[in-house]
Amino acid sequence: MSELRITLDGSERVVAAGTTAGAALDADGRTVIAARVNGELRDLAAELSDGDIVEPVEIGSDDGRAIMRHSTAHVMAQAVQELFPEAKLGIGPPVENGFYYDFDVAEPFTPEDLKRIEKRMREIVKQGQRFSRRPVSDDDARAELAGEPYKLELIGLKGSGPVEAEAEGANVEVGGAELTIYDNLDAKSGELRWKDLCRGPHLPTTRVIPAFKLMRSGGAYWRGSEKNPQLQRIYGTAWESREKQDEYLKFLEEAEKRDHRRLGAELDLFSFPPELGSGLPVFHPKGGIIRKEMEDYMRRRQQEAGYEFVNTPHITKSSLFEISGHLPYYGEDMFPPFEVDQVEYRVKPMNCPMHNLIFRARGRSYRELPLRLCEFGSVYRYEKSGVVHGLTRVRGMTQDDSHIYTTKEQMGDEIKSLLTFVLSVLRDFGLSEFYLELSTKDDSDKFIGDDADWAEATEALRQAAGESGLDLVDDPGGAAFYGPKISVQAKDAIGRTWQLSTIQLDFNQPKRFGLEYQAADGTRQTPVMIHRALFGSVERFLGVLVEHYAGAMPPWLSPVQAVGIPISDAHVPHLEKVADRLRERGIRVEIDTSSDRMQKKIRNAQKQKVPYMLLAGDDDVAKDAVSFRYRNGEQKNGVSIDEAVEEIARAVESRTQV
RNA sequence: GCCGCCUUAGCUCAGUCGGCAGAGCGAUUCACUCGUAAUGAAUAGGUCGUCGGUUCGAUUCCGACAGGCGGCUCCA
Repeated sequence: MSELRITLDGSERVVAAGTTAGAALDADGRTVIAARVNGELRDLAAELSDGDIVEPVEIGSDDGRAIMRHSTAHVMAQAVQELFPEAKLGIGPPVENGFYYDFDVAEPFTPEDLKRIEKRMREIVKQGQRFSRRPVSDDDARAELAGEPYKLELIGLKGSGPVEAEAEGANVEVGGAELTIYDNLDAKSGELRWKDLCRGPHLPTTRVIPAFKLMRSGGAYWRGSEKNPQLQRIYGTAWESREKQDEYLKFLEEAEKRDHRRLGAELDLFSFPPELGSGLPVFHPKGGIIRKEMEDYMRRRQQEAGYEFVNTPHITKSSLFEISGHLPYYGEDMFPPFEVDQVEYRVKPMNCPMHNLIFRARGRSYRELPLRLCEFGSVYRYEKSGVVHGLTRVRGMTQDDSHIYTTKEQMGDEIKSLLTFVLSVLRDFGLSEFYLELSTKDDSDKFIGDDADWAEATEALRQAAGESGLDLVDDPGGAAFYGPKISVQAKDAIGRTWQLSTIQLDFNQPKRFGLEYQAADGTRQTPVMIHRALFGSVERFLGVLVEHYAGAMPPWLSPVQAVGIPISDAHVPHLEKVADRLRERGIRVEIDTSSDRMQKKIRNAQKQKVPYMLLAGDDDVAKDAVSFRYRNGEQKNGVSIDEAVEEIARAVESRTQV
């Protein structure tokens, strides 16, 4: 056949046989860098077949970026092998915002190495080497890649089941129907410069990479398992334009400025004294006030929603966790046991077993259900030393924990109203964008209980999630050992998502504890148990709020809500008067009577991110007024004291941000 | 837990190619009393993370441990 009929832009066209996707699309190779042929991503150099539907892939699209980043990963691997010939290749996929490549090297990369690699990469990019695709048989691939043990392993994986599940990213190497090798060819001579086992597609040439930067390196287990050898991973970022990259780098800077660990120290909120041990925070008075506001709010909301408040101890005989089933499945995440009076004790990692004992303390009627027990429960978990991170991953934390006991019939409605409740709470804290994640069981043996219960519980959660109208993302294998869960993921002010609230269903513990209630028909039934924490943990949520607000908390959560700044000492009594009025309304107000100059006091208050600065000088005293300075630098002068008090009190009561 | 890096005054960091250390901010005191992001001066403050080794001598070199940071794995 000398002609092909293809579909371009929805209309049919006839082209000569041997026409490439790039030619058909009239692609410039810089903005349109690949093609989608019959729904599959292909190189521009791919030859078309009769009946193909061809669409352009632009470098700035999600697919285009991924291809460009993947190609950049190749350039990095080439640079690494040129500079470190003994380096063996792992995998090198595109990831969100960039790419990485894993290498087996004798010595980990130093920051200087990264600079050298990046420099070499820029040379390769400038040379405009061509990415050239070449199908190979398994045997040929094995022969060609005899010096790359990890690639050989990937060839062996191909066709032996779901590669994606085996190792995230491995499918970009061997995910296709046939094995292919991409050769990097010299722009002028066409000589082979480098090659890599890869399914592609790739950019036409290295010159098309508009902007990239190596970010950091670190250890990473081969194929994601700690049983495997550790490779050295280099992360890089790459973008379709210089501007987009700068934007991204600026975003990273912004994220760094919001780091709650740094703000926590600057704003004197909390610290992690090494004397206590890793992952054990203390809250200073200013952080303590934020916690108290959060907890007061949560207590009120729970009281209104029909919760009952309970209290339980921090330690217990180990046998409690044998009943609950924690020890065999969760024991490694608990602090080790200690002995008292020849009995083994444990610090609790979860509150649920104790709440079960409260349920069981007397006979229960169906009339009491749903029974909602709640507690700010302190739990301690032995987190591996490498994972402890600020307030978001600690070893001692406070859960705003609740266990709700319902009948099976009530379960669905209870979950739905819980979801509504959660979102309303999170919105009051100023978060507004959410999605849900449904974590389910897979066939790993870390899950207890029978499959029918799991299926029923999972279905109940899925249905409630569906009715919420929020996006639902599946997380197979992510469930707790005793049951499936929905977690609420919230987006913060700069678009990062945080896992907050969790709602977990549990058919197992009620059985293990022998929990029962008497039903209307006189029979004894086992209740369903719902675990739920809305903040996740008070500590993590506080950390998230600090990052979300960049430390500039809304007035109701601000440790100091207003600072009085006298123009000179003579104006202090006037401000005292204003402060008294504010205190009557429950406002946390301080007066800066230090010997600093007024300008310095403003600077200090600004750095502490106090929402309201109240200045007073002769003019204000004369008019019985104050002058506002807000966090954004704006001012409002000569405000009457009544109005000033009203403005601040209203902002606090309405929980608005200013 | 694994890989790498880091730990010097309350904080941020200089510095010592091995001879017991310095700045800025902060704190304290004094002077200044000022209208919207840093007034000036003086003073105090460190057994250089801990323990061990090498050495005439270690904050500096080596090792172990602790804590932190970046990854991996894991999670509220």
